[in-house]
Amino acid sequence: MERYSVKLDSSFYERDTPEVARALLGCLLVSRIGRKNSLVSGIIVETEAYLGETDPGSHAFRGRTPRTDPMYGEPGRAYVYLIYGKYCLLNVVTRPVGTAGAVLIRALEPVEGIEIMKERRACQDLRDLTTGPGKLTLALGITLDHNTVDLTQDLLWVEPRTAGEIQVSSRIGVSDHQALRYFLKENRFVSRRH
DNA sequence: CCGGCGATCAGCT
DNA sequence: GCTGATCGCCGGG
Repeated sequence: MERYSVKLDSSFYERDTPEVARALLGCLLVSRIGRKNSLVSGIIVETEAYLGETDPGSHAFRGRTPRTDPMYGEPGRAYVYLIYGKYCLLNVVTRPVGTAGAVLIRALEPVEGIEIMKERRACQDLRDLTTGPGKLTLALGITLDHNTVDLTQDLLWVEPRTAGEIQVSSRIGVSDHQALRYFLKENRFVSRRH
């Protein structure tokens, strides 16, 4: 698995959450979960920023609990949680230790390991493999076991890339009007148009 | 293409 | 006991 790769480091993730959410667009999310010799990866095309305790849309709004503890931890780690009893959602932790913040990864454009993704998703349609936060975790093999995994190490990581034009909207399933959702303009793997 | 609905369970009240 | 940062299936236009 000695592929040449530069990984985003903890200083990238330590910044303010909306800044990290924007900067992650265009970057490559790579997983070697469950595979020793093959990688599964995709370009991040859609993210959402979840701020700290002042953000009603954030789990941290109700303070620090066993579940939200990772959001207060080291930047550059994963915060993975279960939603609707079924789907694992992947966030990357932002901001310095002791301050809550996380970016939800909402959609990817598949790049490597497409056959593995099709197997894991039990789905042949490329367009449907990773176009949602619960879909992409399945495609990459991410489960609750990967909560707090260090994204600067070699199980699950992000490689820097530059992005095209970015569009902004309110967050999916959050009923405030804060513009904290970011996605690549005219990318067909974004989960929703608006 | 789009809207409605049920599944399923950890975390919090 | 209630709820959700979702998804897939089903039916109608």
